[in-house]
Amino acid sequence: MGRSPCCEKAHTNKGAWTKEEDDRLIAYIRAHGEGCWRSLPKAAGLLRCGKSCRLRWINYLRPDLKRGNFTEEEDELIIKLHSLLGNKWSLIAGRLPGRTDNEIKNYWNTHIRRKLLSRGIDPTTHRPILNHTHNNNNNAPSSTDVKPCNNNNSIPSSAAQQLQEDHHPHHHQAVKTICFSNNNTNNNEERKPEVVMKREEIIIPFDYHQPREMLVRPSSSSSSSSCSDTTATPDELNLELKISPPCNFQEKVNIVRHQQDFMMLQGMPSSRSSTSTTMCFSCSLGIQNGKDCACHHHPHPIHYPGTNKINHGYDFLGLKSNNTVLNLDFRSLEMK
DNA sequence: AACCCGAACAACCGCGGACTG
DNA sequence: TCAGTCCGCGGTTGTTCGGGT
Repeated sequence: MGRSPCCEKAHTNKGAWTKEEDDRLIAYIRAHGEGCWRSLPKAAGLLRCGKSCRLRWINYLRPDLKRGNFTEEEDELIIKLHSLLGNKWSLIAGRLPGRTDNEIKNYWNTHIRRKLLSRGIDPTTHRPILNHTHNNNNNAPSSTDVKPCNNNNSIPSSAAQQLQEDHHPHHHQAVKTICFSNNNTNNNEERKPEVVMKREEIIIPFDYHQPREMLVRPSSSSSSSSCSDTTATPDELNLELKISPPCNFQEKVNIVRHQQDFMMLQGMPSSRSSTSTTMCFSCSLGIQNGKDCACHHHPHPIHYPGTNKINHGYDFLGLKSNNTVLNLDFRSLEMK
């Protein structure tokens, strides 16, 4: 579908903002509030594209921004959230007050990536960088060579894979999903790594109060693809997430332990080694706002302020579910 | 002093979802 | 239902700056 340009490009400034432009933008937004970015530049007397104004305001001029270096706690929180959410910078930023998605994205690319690599962790998959090969194929690439299977919008496979390899037998059945196929039978040609998803579910247990399962399955028609299927490509992956209500208490305890093992494996702080009582995943992420907290052993109804609604379901990162399986699309989350 | 290079970050661009008539 | 529009997101690019040679 075609679209008109967002602004009259011939009459707009580009590049770095001047102090005067900043002042104009601040003054206008103070007087009129945010919004209507398309018409804002003209109304504010700025020769800028509306998108540029929005970006400048959100990433630089907003008064609630926290400038300055990231703390160690923020680093760890970003890493944990990224391992859960992938490159959903706006969602991650929503959990770091005063930080913007652009700032976090830049910080990730310049600092945290290197930090994880120095820890021996693949920043894309959050898995340890191993040198041994997968599958029975001696020519299979090392994990450091693996192209990210979650290039843009899917969550990292790390949690799924880690938990898959964990001792969770009844889940293990469903999770034999990711392998490295060799789609090139010609030994003279360079072999390229490939991640192939089978049409089976990946079940990622979260903490026991929050939704237990994240079911990841490709929705494409490549239903018969398998590890030996040489036709599927990573580009065909279309992962969708589903979350269902929690399991029974003992399972919940196991799940929390698995998460803690997972985090310990990645060098993340975990409560497991120090105490036998469990800290919920929400708290371990620093999300301790009560309704996300799962440190209580039975779910409680959530009342949403300003409404008459009481949700007896489960709330994950601000998402609400009832007793039915919840289809989760991170892009639809309302975070701010 | 001049040049090179990499790190850091601001800003741009294109795409897709939501909304509306 | 569909086309047009707006907004927000995420990837990428451009610019600046500091350190090393």
